[in-house]
Amino acid sequence: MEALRADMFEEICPSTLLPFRIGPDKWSAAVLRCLEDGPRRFSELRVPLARVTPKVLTQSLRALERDGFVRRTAEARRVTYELTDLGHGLLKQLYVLCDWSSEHWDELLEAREG
Amino acid sequence: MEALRADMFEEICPSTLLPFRIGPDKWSAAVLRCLEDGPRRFSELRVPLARVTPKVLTQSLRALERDGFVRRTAEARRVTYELTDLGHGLLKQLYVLCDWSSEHWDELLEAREG
DNA sequence: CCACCTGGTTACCAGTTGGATACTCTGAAA
DNA sequence: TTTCAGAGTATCCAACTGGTAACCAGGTGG
Repeated sequence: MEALRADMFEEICPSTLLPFRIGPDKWSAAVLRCLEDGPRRFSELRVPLARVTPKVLTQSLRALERDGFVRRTAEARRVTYELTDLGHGLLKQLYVLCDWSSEHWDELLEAREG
Repeated sequence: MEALRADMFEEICPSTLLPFRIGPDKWSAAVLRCLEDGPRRFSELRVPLARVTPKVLTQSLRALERDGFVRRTAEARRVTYELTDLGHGLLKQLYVLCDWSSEHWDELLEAREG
């Protein structure tokens, strides 16, 4: 993924139109993407995921951890999250779906609007 | 898909463990699979999807139709549903995900249990 | 000692999804 | 004429999900 920006996943984010969900809950896919380029701290994740409240972000991270996609490491005054191999694999599948979606974006959009 | 059997998607159906959802709602993936081999009537779909109530099945079909994955055809005393090209494409993506999942089934299962 | 930062937690609430159950309408069949 | 099959609707309700807002505990810098 390109660099993490503030509030990358706004209301109008086109991903909300895609006909699938990856991971256990609403924000899983976004979290996976934010972890793509290496470990991140909780507070780092809050920047791109600005409209996810801490409670919901925690829930999402815990679910991803439970399912083996993310590893949580706590060392004094520092908690980091990173993708496991399985998590990287899942993220890859997300990109497969995104590729297909962008190939068929016109049809997908037309069906929704028409 | 193999032939449609009665109640193919029971409670213990392993698909409920897969970390993704394809299509607009809970039963979309199952409906797509049931339509894979050609058009089906409403009552035909109710056989493999025995534990989906008619209301919910209708909802699912309407959503799939709205999104352009399924085409509904009503000719006197006969309503048939069939996949559009887009629907076939989406189903193919489902199989991609299933392939990946079965490759990593052990890891997926272990994470859930451990 | 006090404020502050990190990484959360708690309690509460609203919206959405899906399920149970019963009912309906239409046109053919007997 | 009643009945039946097909294709749904109509209500109601419980569970689940996600969101708001507020709070907190432990370490750090001044």
